[in-house]
Amino acid sequence: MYNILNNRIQCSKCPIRHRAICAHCEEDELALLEKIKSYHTYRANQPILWRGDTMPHFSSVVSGVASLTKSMEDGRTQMVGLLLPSDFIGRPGRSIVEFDVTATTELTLCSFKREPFEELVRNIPHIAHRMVEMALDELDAAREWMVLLGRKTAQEKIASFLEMLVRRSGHPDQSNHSVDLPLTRDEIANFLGLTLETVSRQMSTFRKNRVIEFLDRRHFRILDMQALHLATGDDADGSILS
Amino acid sequence: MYNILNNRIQCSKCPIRHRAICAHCEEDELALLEKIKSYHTYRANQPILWRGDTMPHFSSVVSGVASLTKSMEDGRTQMVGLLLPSDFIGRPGRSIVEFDVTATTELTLCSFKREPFEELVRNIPHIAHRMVEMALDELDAAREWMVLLGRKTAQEKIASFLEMLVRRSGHPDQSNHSVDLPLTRDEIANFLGLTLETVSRQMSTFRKNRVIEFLDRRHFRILDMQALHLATGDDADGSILS
DNA sequence: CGCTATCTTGAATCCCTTCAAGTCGCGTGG
DNA sequence: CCACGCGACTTGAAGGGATTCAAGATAGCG
Repeated sequence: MYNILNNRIQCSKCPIRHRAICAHCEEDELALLEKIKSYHTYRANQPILWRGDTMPHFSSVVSGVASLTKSMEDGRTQMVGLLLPSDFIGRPGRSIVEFDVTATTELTLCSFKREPFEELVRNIPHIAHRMVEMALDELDAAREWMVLLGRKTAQEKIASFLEMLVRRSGHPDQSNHSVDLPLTRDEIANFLGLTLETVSRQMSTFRKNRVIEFLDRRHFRILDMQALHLATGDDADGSILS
Repeated sequence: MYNILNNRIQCSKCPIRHRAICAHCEEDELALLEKIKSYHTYRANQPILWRGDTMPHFSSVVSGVASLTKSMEDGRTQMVGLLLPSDFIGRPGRSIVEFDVTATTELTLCSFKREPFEELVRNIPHIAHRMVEMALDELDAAREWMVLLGRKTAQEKIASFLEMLVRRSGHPDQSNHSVDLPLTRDEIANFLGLTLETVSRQMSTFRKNRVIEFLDRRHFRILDMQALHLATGDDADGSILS
């Protein structure tokens, strides 16, 4: 199912060191995590966990993207979370997964075995604290997404999605940088509560209006950041506040 | 804005004693909470907090219902949470509210001042633990709601909403009990990502099909629990499993 | 008793979906 | 090398479910 790599990356040199579950840890605490960690890699489209599975690990996304999805019996699917680098999978006290987890791109996880990690959560306040912080961040994100799903138009959904990708891509808000599109049209549709045809049409509209430009199907560039933000509906007057 | 009642109710006799933030507490820990708690009551439709406010308290809902809503500049509104008795408002480490909080019925809160409560969270693992547990429950609920908002039809949304009310009303799954409808049609619409007209139409359909029956506009009774569950879309075959 | 907020119902419209056809890009094998 | 095939994507046309706009009904309350 997956490859286990050597623990070659030192925590102190880890690209997600300051954003992941270990963010608040001191050097000595890091050393404890270092002892129990292992890396796993997955191919694009590879399932990681199915709903109902018992989760043997807690993991941080080191690189790549994974999706959390829930499906109804008739096949309708809704993505309920997108895991980008530094995001965390797993919750103390609960070993049963409530959704399917899938790698949408090539993915590397930094994983910790259940028991020793829960032990560390109990004993290292820096980890427990970061855990709560990240759970609450996720809750905020989920609520923001509820507004998108319940009230935004297709156009606004696409704009919000693209803006989120730009924001989390690293290049603060500058245009002219290539941004990775880590999902297929169908996956985007499942994220936004749309059909893949609607996703395609709305993205074409933005392309035709020269708001974005596609380098290829999986990479785009922002041509007009302000127009994109205006289209999200988040800031009706499009003012440059905040 | 609100009335401050005497602390007449003892924690040990509190109706939400075993489900609220204090659920895991021992008697001596309860005594510490008792010292810093106060009751506040609000009238139906009374705003409790606005987005951006600094939250002076952490609170548990003792009785009544409150809503968490987010609004877009043009007025479109999405409810992102419904607080029923035992539910908790407030998060350690963050004092700014991200949404509007409103009493939708007459409401009583059991509130704790910020600093002393955060102190207790740090010192009483039973409280910290319950805090994480409740945050994760909320996250699960939010994700379940994302499926509803993104993928369910109006009919399925209404059925899911009514089923949730029945489930949380106390009467496990028995019919023939009057269930409280703690929201107006408009509020239900904002909860489900619909318009109030659509809510009204779908409820009328259930009424005409004798799935539910209205005692008055704010109270209904289940006539056909199985039909209601079938209509939620959660269990395509309607099997009586689980 | 009538006022008003809330709710119901109807009719027309519209946005998104559904169904269908065609294009693009890329790896494989002839 | 290039035809072939296939998955991913785009685009068009028709259909439908929810919204919008508009009237009217109902109930709670002074």
